[in-house]
Amino acid sequence: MKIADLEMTNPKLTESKFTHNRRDGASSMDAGNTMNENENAMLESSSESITIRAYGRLKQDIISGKLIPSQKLKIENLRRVYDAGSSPIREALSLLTSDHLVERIDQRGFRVAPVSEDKFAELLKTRIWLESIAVQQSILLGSEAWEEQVVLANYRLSRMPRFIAEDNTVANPSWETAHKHFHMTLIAECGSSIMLRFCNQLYDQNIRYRQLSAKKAYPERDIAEEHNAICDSVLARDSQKAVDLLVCHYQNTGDFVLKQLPK
Amino acid sequence: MKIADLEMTNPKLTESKFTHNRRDGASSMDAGNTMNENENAMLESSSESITIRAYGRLKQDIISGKLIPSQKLKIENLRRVYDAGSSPIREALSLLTSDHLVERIDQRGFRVAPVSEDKFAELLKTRIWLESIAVQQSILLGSEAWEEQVVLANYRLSRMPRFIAEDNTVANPSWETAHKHFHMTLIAECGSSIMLRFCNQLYDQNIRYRQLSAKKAYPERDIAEEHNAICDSVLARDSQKAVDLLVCHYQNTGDFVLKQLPK
DNA sequence: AATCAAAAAAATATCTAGATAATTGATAAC
DNA sequence: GTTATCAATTATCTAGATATTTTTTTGATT
Repeated sequence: MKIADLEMTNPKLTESKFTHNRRDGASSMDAGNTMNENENAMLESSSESITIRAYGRLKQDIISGKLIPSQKLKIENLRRVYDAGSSPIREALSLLTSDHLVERIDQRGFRVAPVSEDKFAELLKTRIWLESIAVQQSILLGSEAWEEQVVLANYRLSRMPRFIAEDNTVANPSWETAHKHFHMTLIAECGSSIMLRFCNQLYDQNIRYRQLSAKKAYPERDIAEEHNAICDSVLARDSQKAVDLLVCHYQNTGDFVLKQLPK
Repeated sequence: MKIADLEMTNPKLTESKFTHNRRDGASSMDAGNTMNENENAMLESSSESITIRAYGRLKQDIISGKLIPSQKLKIENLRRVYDAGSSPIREALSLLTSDHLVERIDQRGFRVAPVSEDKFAELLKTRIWLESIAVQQSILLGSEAWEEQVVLANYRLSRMPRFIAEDNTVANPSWETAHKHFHMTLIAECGSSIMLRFCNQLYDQNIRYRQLSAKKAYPERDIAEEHNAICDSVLARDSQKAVDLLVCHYQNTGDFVLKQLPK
């Protein structure tokens, strides 16, 4: 009987309000992007909550490798470093749990999600399964506007230098962004936001592995050319070829990362 | 520089400890189950945290439909109903966000994830994509022990009455459990725990839709017979047939749910 | 001395209660 | 109507209290 009290007003009535307000906050950048809800909230720049700020910074620090895999995340320390109380920190960590960048163990706190060769192999395999379906569907259903976005994303990526330093050791963060955007655009019109969420999540997990291994120089593969080929096959709506090229692209990078992964 | 202080001890050293303790808590039921981390934590019955207790109860109430879709979840009310402070409640809600049973909007709180025909159609489509791959892989890789588990799960399910009431209106919760277990067993040896996590999540979301629509009597389909057929094709390692039957099974139920779904 | 277990102490996670900040709803002024 | 202002509600946050886990110490036993 208590449940009924939870809200006095009728949900049906509040819904429109809710939706409306949300749009207000989320601004106009929303179209066609692949961010998740928490990343979205981060755009409400005016006054994002401390929780969301901490979430964003923690996420960045985990993906970039600043926070070491398996490292214990003690609330007290995080409070100091990210300048927040324990509630926002815990909440941010809880949210990161969904992204599988943080592990939570009841009564024993949080730690950075551990990495392993096995986990990476599984990640790669699963990404390939999901993105293969997603790109096939996009090719099947994608609009002309989508084709243009693919071309654009590939163009922008191609103009971006892969590394900042001369010796190919320091990755260019803008390249990372553009690269993710290209790959997400490829699958953007697969017709399932759930699928996009999953792929987005797996992509981020993959970046982390790449960062962890990318201390040494990168291979001589012409990655830009691989992107062009993928782009072409997508525009030609050649589903089979696109999948093959994409799988190959991921598999190659994956093999390289696996070799470099510290044991 | 601050980051380096986060932990004094070397992560490498703490890891084994961490893993060890976790196993202690997680008990022996772990083998081959498909629960997620939070569900797992719930098994540590001795002294689960208030957060995890609230998480479990909220999850149940959302899946079962006691908490209405789109309903605003006000912390103050939840505190009273679930008898906890605001921090545990918020944390539980944050965890439910990962399961996509709760939506979070920064500075505006939480609400029960909304439902819609479109969302359901997307859910169904995505489940079919993922489970098709997963069952194929299981058939490819599954051990003999797995075959036996499939048989067992199907047998147990078959002995379970679908409804409690005579008029087929009240679903049997044990049937729900057994049904989920059967379907999760089918894909259990797909070789990707990530995939299992996704499917588990989507399955739970699907139950919610089923609960929301199941107020009226169920169709006369012989669901047990469908399960038998799926089971047989899996044991025969007939991948194509298994996928076809599974897709049909889901599609049929889906169509029915969609028809019943209140607008 | 080395090993183990129990007990105590320290560290840490979790939780509560109340303070602060943001949003929402109502009212007034244009 | 529409916008501005204020009050009420609600979300978020902080600080400190409590509970749990981890580490250290102690003491008994071989």
